[in-house]
Amino acid sequence: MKEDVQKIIKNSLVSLQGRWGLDAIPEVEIEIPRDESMGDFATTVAMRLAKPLKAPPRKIAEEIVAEIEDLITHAPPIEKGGRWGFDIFENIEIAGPGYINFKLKNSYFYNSLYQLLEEEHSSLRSDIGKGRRVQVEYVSANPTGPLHIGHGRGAAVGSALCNILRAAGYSIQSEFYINDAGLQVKLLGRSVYARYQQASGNDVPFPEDGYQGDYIESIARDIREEEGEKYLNRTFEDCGEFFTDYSYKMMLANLETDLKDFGVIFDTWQSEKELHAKGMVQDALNTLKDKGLLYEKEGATWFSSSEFGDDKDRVIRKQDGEFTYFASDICYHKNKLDRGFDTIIDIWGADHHGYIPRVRSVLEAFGLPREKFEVILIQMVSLLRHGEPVPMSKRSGQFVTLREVIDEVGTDVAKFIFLTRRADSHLDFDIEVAKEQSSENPVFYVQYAFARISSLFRQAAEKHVLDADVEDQSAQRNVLKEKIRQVDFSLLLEDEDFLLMKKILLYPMVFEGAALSYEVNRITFYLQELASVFHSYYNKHRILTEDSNLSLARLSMCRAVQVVLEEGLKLLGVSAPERM
RNA sequence: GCGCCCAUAGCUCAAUUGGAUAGAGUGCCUGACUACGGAUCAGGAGGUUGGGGGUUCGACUCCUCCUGGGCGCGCCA
Repeated sequence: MKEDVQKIIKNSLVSLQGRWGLDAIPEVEIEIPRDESMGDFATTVAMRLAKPLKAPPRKIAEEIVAEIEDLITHAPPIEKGGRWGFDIFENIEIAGPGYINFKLKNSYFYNSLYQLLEEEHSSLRSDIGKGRRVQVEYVSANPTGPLHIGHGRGAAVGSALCNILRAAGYSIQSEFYINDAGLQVKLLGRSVYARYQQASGNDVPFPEDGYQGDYIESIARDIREEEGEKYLNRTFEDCGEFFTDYSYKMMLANLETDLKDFGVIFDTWQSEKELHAKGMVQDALNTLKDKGLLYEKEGATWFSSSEFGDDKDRVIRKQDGEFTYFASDICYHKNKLDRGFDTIIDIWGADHHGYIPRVRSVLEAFGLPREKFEVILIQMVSLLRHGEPVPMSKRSGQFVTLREVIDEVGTDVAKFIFLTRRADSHLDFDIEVAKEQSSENPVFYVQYAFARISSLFRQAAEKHVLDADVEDQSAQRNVLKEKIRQVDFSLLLEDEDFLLMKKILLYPMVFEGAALSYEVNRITFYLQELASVFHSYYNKHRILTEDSNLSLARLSMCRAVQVVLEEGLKLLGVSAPERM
């Protein structure tokens, strides 16, 4: 819809360019005026041209409008295949300081609606990505404990973003990075080891800063069941590897299950340990060394990250000879580049923001342009119950897990709440509000619109507006689709008809904006707006009337609402139920 | 002390990336079907966009200073 208008303006600018003696024509920004009386679309391009042309914007606007009108008069006839050409405007006018406002013909809306119903979901996707390969890494929680609600937010945002980018024509790989090599997993192993020994009466001290949760004892119990007292009274140095391996693998399986139940599935899982084992960390560091970006100081090895805008250089190998975590991160990000991605997106908790400059340094050192690396920061989630903060501390093992949230409020509710906010703003998640107010929860408002339309189709079958089985939704939809060419859309003449059609047809613009800005919440807001316009329409106008032609036209429009709702909810990873 | 993020209606959040009169939900007040699902709808009240200055045709948006909050600033991960 937007593209059609944009194309016409651009054409007119191209013809005017020579007359004006302009080197380049600016980007044609199209927007939707707040006030509907101003038209369906507007462009500010005349105002943008005021400066380079040294002319009053209204005068420039007049020239553009004249040119567009000329183009329309001499436009080629409507292209074959039902695509409309240039003659789509009811009215063009200049307003305010130099806005050009466009009002579209009714027939344009009818035709667009028809197109949507013919092509359904495929018409709602785009190819702005042109198959470019993008890697999105998210969650990447340490496998040392269960996922908490903050991870859930990251998971919801990450998977929705992947869905959106895929639908926008990017080739996406989603990945979970497993920190299975560091001290943290060793500490996990030590904690389990201690509980195992204690359970058999061997009173070994529990490690300082060890993991406190019940799950530690549960793993220790599992080991006792499987291995008996085989490791009793053996030192950690002796059998620690077994405990560490067993424990983190168990936690990892647990993470994967929780994520799966949350509807989040990764394409790949990359192990940090494997990077070390294959010597890739050493290789990556050698590459940096060859570039002259490593040096020795005070017995440690440093990376000159400050050459790429970091505050200071960073240690990659400690005095004791051990690699720092940052060393594997260097390797990991080089590995991402080696896999040939065009763009790399990392989704981190906001508390890691200080890490951005050094990772960016790494990628730049390996030749990735600045703008090809994007970090999306997920702000903290404050968990509340009846407005009271729930204290969370991973160390003490006191926190609400994602699993509990899923069980208590459900995935659809949780995801929708996560995705209604911008990722970078704080979120108060009141678990009781999410649960108790479930009937007035925004997610149900949107789902209800979908279910209501499903119900309309059942009614239509009952009343033989559509000849299909009452309980067979897809049969009903197919019958409507077969009839779609005969539907007289011009019966949609009420103001509310146009409000709803415009909202439906707005979807591609919102979707594209969300994909380009990586802002998932735009989809969530749009879906609420669409549901709202639909509910309002439903209350004011009857869909199934005595007039079967009118009924078909309105039912078709409702079907279009349904297709868009389904598409949007699917991107968010939220279900679209036919009954609630 | 330095750096990053945030500050918008009582509360939770938006605002087409610099556009026209800043919008939703929730809460509060008043209303609506003898037909399609009331998990709905219509209306009302609610704002100096934290504060000052600047950039320009135009600022919630960009720059600068201040206030208040969150988070970082290890040879931890």
